[in-house]
Amino acid sequence: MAIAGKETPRERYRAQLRAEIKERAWEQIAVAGAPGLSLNAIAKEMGMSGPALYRYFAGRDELITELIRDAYRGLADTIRTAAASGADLAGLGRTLRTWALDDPQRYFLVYGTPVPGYHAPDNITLIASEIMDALLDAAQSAVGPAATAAQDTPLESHLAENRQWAGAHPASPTALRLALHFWTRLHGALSLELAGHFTGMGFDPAELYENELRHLTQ
Amino acid sequence: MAIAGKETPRERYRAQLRAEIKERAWEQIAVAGAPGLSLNAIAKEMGMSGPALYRYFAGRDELITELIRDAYRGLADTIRTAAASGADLAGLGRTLRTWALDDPQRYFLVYGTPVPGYHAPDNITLIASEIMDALLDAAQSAVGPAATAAQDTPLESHLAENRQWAGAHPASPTALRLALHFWTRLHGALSLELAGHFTGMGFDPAELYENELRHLTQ
DNA sequence: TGTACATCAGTGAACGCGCGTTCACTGATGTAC
DNA sequence: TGTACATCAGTGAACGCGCGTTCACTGATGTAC
Repeated sequence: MAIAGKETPRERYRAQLRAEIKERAWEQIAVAGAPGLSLNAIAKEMGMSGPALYRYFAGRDELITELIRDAYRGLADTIRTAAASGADLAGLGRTLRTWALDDPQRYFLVYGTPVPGYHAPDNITLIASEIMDALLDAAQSAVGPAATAAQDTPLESHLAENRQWAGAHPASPTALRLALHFWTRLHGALSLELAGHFTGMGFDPAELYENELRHLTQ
Repeated sequence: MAIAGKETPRERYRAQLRAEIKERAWEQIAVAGAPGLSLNAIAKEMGMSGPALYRYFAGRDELITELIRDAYRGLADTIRTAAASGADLAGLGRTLRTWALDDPQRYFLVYGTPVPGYHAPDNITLIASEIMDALLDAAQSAVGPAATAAQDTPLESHLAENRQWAGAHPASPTALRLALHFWTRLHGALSLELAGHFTGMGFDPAELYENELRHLTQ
């Protein structure tokens, strides 16, 4: 039996192979998108037979679910690391864009077109709220503690009364609105850019993005 | 031979069947997304054999391309009709949301995750610029002819110098920025809503959307 | 240290499936004289 | 109006493919005495 905290060689080997399978999976997704992911093709690329992969994943669905979870996890870590080293809201925005451009299909696996049937497992919801927490922190810092009371816009009063998604975070209504705008506006600019809808239009997507970052905090 | 402008019964029948095939295709896409679209399954649902469909479409790719084109065409017509009956920029925004909610998968076929290999044919670009034209008209109306000269923000001066995408449209830099924001911000809010990322968060997506509409023209 | 056993990685054959697509053919519908 | 021909819709069989997944099995690696 393995001593707690120490990996046996077999466990290390297992972990390595699981990691390699995922890497190949990402390569496939980059080429043909998530629908083009195939266990048999991964096995062939690794010089193994198809059924061998069933030692490492229960099936295609489990693999794809884990890829999504890893992508989410990676984004959350990236955001939190940036926040921990002092990035403000605009800084987090740039971090997000860098992460997205680094692997567009990974971004789309998280925020892209959903497969009608598929429902994400619970732990993904947890990671999502982790990200949201970091955004709320940064949003609150941007707003400052001063304007906590004033709720001028209709959206802010609506959010003040419907703040389940913020959990226990003590963000002011303005901060709630800012975090939401961060998410939706940056996703809008980013996903259209990544999907290629701006190509041939002649302007620089980075300029648009920076403009959104600037106007978040106004 | 058919007399120009008059359809023979056979031509009418052909057109009808093509339309029915597309309808069934949309039903399938609604159930399993675009990757789940299958010619054989459509044929079976229509009580025909698979190869029969090849009388009407050269293959799966042609069908899917035509669906995308139809979706784009429909959106452009919807937007233009709304504009023609006097809708302002916010009105066009609401029209867009209604159209998207009416069939989320149709929206995603146009603006969703791209398949890495696929490239849209030229006529789609034409439709896209038709939509952009309507947006620029509405944006210019919202801005008014007054502030045509002033370019205060960095984004506006960038757009003033990179306006290929506006074609010959005489929109002011501010109008260019407005049209772009319309597109990216509304797409951001809308696509996250349609993808289900707001479910369980507790706030009303319509409130967020209306807020964006309000702040477009500020 | 050496032997006996358990664990586990990976193979190869097989199943059943649905896919897109081609091809030769039948039968109905329309056209021309 | 009636006959001869051309057009075209749809069928059924077939091809080749790749998919996910199962199963019984081999051979190597680790474990216990």
